[in-house]
Amino acid sequence: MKSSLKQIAKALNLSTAGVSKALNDYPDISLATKKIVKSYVKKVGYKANNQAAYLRTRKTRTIGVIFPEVTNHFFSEILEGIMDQAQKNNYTLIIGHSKESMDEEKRLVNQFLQQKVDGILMSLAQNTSEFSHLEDVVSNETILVLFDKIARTVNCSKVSIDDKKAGFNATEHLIKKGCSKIAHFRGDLNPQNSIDRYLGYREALSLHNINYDANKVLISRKGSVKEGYLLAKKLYESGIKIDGLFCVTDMVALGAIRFFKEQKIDIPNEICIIGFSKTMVGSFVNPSLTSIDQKAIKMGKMAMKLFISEEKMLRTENRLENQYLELKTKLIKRESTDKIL
Amino acid sequence: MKSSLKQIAKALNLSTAGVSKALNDYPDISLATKKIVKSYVKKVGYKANNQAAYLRTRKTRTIGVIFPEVTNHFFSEILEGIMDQAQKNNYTLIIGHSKESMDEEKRLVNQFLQQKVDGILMSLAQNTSEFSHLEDVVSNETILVLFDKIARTVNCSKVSIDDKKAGFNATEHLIKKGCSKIAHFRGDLNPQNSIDRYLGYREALSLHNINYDANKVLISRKGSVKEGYLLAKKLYESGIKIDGLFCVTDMVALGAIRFFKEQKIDIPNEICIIGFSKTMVGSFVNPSLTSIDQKAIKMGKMAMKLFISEEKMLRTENRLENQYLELKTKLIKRESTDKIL
DNA sequence: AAGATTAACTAAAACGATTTAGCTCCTAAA
DNA sequence: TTTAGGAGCTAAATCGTTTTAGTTAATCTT
Repeated sequence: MKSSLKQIAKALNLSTAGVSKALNDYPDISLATKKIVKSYVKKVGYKANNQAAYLRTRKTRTIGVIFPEVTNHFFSEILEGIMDQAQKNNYTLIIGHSKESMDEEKRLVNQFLQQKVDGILMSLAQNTSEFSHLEDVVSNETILVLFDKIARTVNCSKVSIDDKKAGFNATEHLIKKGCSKIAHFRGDLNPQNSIDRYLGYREALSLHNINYDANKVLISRKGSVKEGYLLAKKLYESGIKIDGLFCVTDMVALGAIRFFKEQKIDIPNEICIIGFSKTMVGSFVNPSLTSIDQKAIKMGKMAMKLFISEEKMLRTENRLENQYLELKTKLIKRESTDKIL
Repeated sequence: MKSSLKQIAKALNLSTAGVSKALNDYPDISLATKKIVKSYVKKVGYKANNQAAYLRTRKTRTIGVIFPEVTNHFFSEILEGIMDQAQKNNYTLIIGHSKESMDEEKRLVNQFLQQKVDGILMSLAQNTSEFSHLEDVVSNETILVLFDKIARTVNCSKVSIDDKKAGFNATEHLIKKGCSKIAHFRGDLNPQNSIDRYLGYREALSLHNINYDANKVLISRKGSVKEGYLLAKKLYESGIKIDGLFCVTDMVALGAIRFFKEQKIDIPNEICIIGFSKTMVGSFVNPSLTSIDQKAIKMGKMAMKLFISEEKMLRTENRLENQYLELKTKLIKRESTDKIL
């Protein structure tokens, strides 16, 4: 039933070495023998034992992927990008979600290192504030690629979007639509994305000579629809008047839209709203939601490509490049900012 | 830099066996020794080598998961359910997507078997019409659990919803809303879900003495928004009048809604529409979409639980149970069927 | 005090592949 | 007829664990 090279070798009157070489197309095995071995192997349904092979090759052709969460269209698309590339390049993907917890993230990293993955691709949890586990990856000679939620200070490859620029563009779009009292529902304080989008927001205001008002900046910790709703409510009830709103995620924007619609506030004519991520639901909501396309599939693809290029670099030149890729974003204009000027 | 039991043993003046036993809490190692070993191991940052361990234990504590696609909220939620249970039970997940191709599905199964996963959890591709690769899993002594898109004839554990009942309930809901000319945009001909939902549709019609009209049943192969739009258009242009529509997925329903809205047809008052899956976008679209909640997270959780129970059964009694779980669905009433009676 | 028991270890084989070094033939050149 | 060279294999070590079957020394029993 279970088959090994040894058994195949015995059946074919060969050595295990011969069988192994035949299957791996070594040049010192005759074509005739290779054919015999391969057809026999197919016939008996032999399945190679990757675990055993690893012991000598030191390669699992396995990559660990860690997401903060997985029921999120943005991360699903990144996963699709990664998976496509992985399957094309004959890599196996191991996956886990940190549920936005640094401890779980650390546990996963450790687990993956014990699985002897060739590399780890990850997006950091919100509250990841300490990076010893990332250093651990590198010091275990495992290639590390951070995507989306990255840590600038860690020495590894990274892919992200230019969040500051994107935040700038989003805000500037509102300004060009004539908004001057622009609120920002930003993300949590730690994550780099959240910081950068906020900085982009401030930069746009500053460039267009609009005074920054800290009261117009509220923090959404989880980036959920519910939070968006509650923040909108809080802002509204505080009496602060706005005519534009830039939200850190589409979900937050959807929550805000829901609240403003309940209050019979006209979007976009009274308040223009822009989200972030270009989720599918944004195109179906009424009014449809202007957003920033983060090119999620491409980000996944690029993360995997970075890994592959680093792996090659390590194999051929025994060094890493630690590249940092910044992907361009795109403003997707829809009804929620389509104000009549 | 890289550490093994052997090196640790040498450093601590123990045998590798002793170190291994200490780490695995064997009773024949003193508490004092265990403490020394564990603290040393932590100090030098030793990472166990799961691959090597497998060679003796024959357990990878790794499970392969195969989805038809992954950028789909339904599957993301199943994944979340699976992942949660996996992480809680200290299993590692390997993941792949078949992209609705049987060949890719077969390739993945084979790859996972070579990785020596303890089990495979999978949802079949649309065009999977032949199951030799599934038999292969079983004959390699690997536990197989099918979820969502299952094959009735394969001898393994399964979780799905009762699609026929769900299709029945969806259709009956329309009937109770006064609809009598009910169309059905069904899924492709092969998948069991698609067949069962269709059968449920017919059963509801029959029970309520409504004549079945084959012209009102159109096939959506991919279940996409675009297809929904085109099918609605086709039906509309064919001149067939309807007052109710049951769609195989929310996406198809969204496409249909989009078309009917363009035609200024009042939903729900002229046509009631019901989808399937309770995707998030359904709650944001206007009118919000009545749907069937498939309990995706629970399905994932149950798939993993089935695996765990089968694994235990195999370990303790050396046999499998091959259970078949059918989860209850729930009708989520929203605006698209909220007709004034 | 001698034998039995127990606590706490170790030795060594085994898992299934890969790979280096070496061994046979056989052929062709000298 | 040697012999050098190459083609096509094999032997055996090795990777890092686990686990069975001891082994040793200390303790207990009578």
